[in-house]
Amino acid sequence: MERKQEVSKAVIQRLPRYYRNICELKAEGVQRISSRALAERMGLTASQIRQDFNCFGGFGQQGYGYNIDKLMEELGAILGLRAGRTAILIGAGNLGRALLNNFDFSASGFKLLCAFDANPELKGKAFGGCSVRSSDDLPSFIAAHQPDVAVLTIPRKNAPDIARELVDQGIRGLWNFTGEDLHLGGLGVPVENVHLSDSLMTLCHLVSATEE
Amino acid sequence: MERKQEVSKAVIQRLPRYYRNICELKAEGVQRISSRALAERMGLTASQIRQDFNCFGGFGQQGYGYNIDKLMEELGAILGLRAGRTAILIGAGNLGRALLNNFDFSASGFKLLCAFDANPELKGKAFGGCSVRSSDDLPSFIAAHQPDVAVLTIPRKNAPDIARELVDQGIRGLWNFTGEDLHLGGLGVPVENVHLSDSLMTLCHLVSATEE
DNA sequence: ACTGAATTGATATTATTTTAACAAAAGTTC
DNA sequence: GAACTTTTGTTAAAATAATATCAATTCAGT
Repeated sequence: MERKQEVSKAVIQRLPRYYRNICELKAEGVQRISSRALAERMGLTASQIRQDFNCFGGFGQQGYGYNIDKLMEELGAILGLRAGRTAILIGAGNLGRALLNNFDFSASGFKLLCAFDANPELKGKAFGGCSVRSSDDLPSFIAAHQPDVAVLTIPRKNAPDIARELVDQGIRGLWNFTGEDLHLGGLGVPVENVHLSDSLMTLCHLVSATEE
Repeated sequence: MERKQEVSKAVIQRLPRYYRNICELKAEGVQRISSRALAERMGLTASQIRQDFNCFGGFGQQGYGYNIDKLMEELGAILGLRAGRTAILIGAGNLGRALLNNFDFSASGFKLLCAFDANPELKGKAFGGCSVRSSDDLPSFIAAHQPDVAVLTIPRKNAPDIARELVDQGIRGLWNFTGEDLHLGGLGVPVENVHLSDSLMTLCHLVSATEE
């Protein structure tokens, strides 16, 4: 997948939403769609959609539009959803278990191998079809299975140290729920820092703004 | 709080992160900070920070920097965290309960009044200090207490209808976890659509991108 | 009080992102 | 199969956002 110019971050962040909408359209039985129709559905401009898709080489057809199957295939490939990535989850507390029980990792391109927790009471239990192992086994597990990314649902104060260890052991990406902003881009390890509170604060602001 | 020009969405979305970092600095006992030091800490440019803050009228002091207490106060006010907003949660299934048990609503400016669920078995139970009521009581509760926002943790297929009802009854903002993208801006009701999967797909892409 | 260092707020510049415009290509209809 | 419509991919323009610059102001040290 060669690129003339580095694709901007803004475009990358729109890709999951495109993918989601295309999946929905497929589920609805739609076989093709024009940039205009998709724009209307998603609340964007047709221009933006065409330009976004063209960052990766045009996969539409003039006078016809975009074929849903092809679009889904291409977007999935760009997102790397077909790469068979694997993940482990570190910290099976409330938050970790909530993810295990509720979140469909496979829909985002990951197979969740197993979870780890320091609490011996959790050892051997399973949540959402994922079993919990002792943290002691973590290094050997990583060495043996080489998971791509780690989901961090540990207490915040441990985040920097654990993150560093994981990266040293070969983890190549972090989905970080600890509240601590981690930046390991310098090490070539992408991190997605999740802050639900940011979203709610934004909503708080927007609600206040509607009063003016 | 008057604004010469409408503040851009990009700035608004940075505010929660600023607020978070300022809170951390306060907790660390820091009393003042320069735009340069804050920029270094947050991985931004000093210019951007000064310009962002100046959208709301300068609250720094030349030659001194920004006073942490004042900054926290101002950012909190802009975000509306001091407005005493109230929230209700609709749908006390797995996801709803995970939020009730784990998420600190008050840190984002909301007092969570109670939760609602159609399942009679949940009626009267409490999670994270929040009790569950019957969905039948929802209209009268909203009329009586006039909560500002609703947290949607119901099944996706019900989202559009329920959202519409809530708005009709006076709800002024939605924190939407249903997976369905809701757009009620036309009705003057802001919505934050939360899609955890987007974040994980982005990570998947970034991990793939590091291989090239 | 005076000098020098530090820092903001404002303005100017640059870069990025979004939108618009349109020729070229494909589909559709008669 | 010819005329017309639709729609993309591409290029150009406009709008937006980020960065750099610098005068004005404040602080700190002497």
